[in-house]
Amino acid sequence: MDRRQRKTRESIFSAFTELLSKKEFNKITVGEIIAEADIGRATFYAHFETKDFLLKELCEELFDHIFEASVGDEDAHRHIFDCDANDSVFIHLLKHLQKNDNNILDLLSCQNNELFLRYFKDELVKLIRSQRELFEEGRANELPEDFWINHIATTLVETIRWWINNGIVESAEKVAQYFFLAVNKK
Amino acid sequence: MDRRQRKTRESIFSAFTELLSKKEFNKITVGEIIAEADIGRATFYAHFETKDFLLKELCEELFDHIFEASVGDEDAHRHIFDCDANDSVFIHLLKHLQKNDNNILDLLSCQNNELFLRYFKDELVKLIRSQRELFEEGRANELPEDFWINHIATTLVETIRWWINNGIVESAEKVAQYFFLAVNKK
DNA sequence: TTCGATATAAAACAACTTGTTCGATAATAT
DNA sequence: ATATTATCGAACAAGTTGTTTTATATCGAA
Repeated sequence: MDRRQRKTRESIFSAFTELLSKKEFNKITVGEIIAEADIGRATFYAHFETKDFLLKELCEELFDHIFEASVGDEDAHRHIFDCDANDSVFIHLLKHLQKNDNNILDLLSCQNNELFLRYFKDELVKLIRSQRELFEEGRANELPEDFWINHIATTLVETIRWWINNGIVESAEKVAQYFFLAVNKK
Repeated sequence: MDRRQRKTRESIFSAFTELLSKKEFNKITVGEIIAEADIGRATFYAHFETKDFLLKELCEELFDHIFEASVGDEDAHRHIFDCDANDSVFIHLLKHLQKNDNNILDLLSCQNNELFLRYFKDELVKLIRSQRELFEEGRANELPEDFWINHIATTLVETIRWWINNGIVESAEKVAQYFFLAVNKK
């Protein structure tokens, strides 16, 4: 990719992230983005069809990175819900968040966090569905499978939301423990 | 309240609800609302400062109604999380939803359902917090109270979301059972 | 029923936003 | 060095927002 394109794209993401931390998504205008990114109007539209596509691509950039890093190791992700494994993918994912790569923490804690948490949850559901056999044992017999999968994903997302909103004071291991307790995997 | 005002307000809510079922909130224009409601532009702004306030008031109208009906009875809401009580407030609330007053089901299942579920959850958190002692027993000692309260509320909301998205085929009692199983109150 | 108060209609309005187009310029890759 | 391509800057039409004004119709109270 052309160096100019890379720089422009990065400027836009950076400006957009900055604006998202201060202002509601729907209230942010393309005019503000290009002013903050210091680029021309036509240039913005050469990169992104609309503001919504920009958001989508930002989400993909952020989470694909995290999910890749979390489940890249074939051996690791069979321990996702194994509470005793210190190197479980879940703890790994939490530690990844803790490092705040790409300022992802800012985005997950700002007033627009619903936008990102929704995307995050959708990715999680896919991941969990592909690994369904791993946590079959924790599920009560009466519970439908899709109900259970959604419950696991939601609880994980909400655990992370709680963690971040509380200032990330607990260790990743401690938070993982909360999560396992909540989903009844004592 | 003036009869004219009541009729106008009702037209706006009705038109807005209709539009929400077909189109994303942010993409709906005031022009569309007043066209559907068949009222003048100035009239709309005499009733609602902005589209966001309209949404807020619609949420209040919908949920205040439900929560009032659900917790109005002082005796009932001490059984919220008592799985064996057939007349628990929770089941009562589910049955209330099932009746689809004010087309609330349409709003909770349309593409804008996040908007309403968020509001619904906030109300639930308040309710649960005010009744915290009632489900203290189900909580693992290690779990922080606010974490637990959020978990209960989220699980309830997600249970309802799942129920609605599945076409509300299960009975309210059955769904309540799923909820109790999920939050570990066997 | 009458009458003053008030809600609505209709239209016009400025300010702003969106997405596109254009020609000129500058950076890039080879 | 050159052909390619990204960016700029400006202008543009189309659409949206929220306000204002005047005239009309409806309301509630006496």
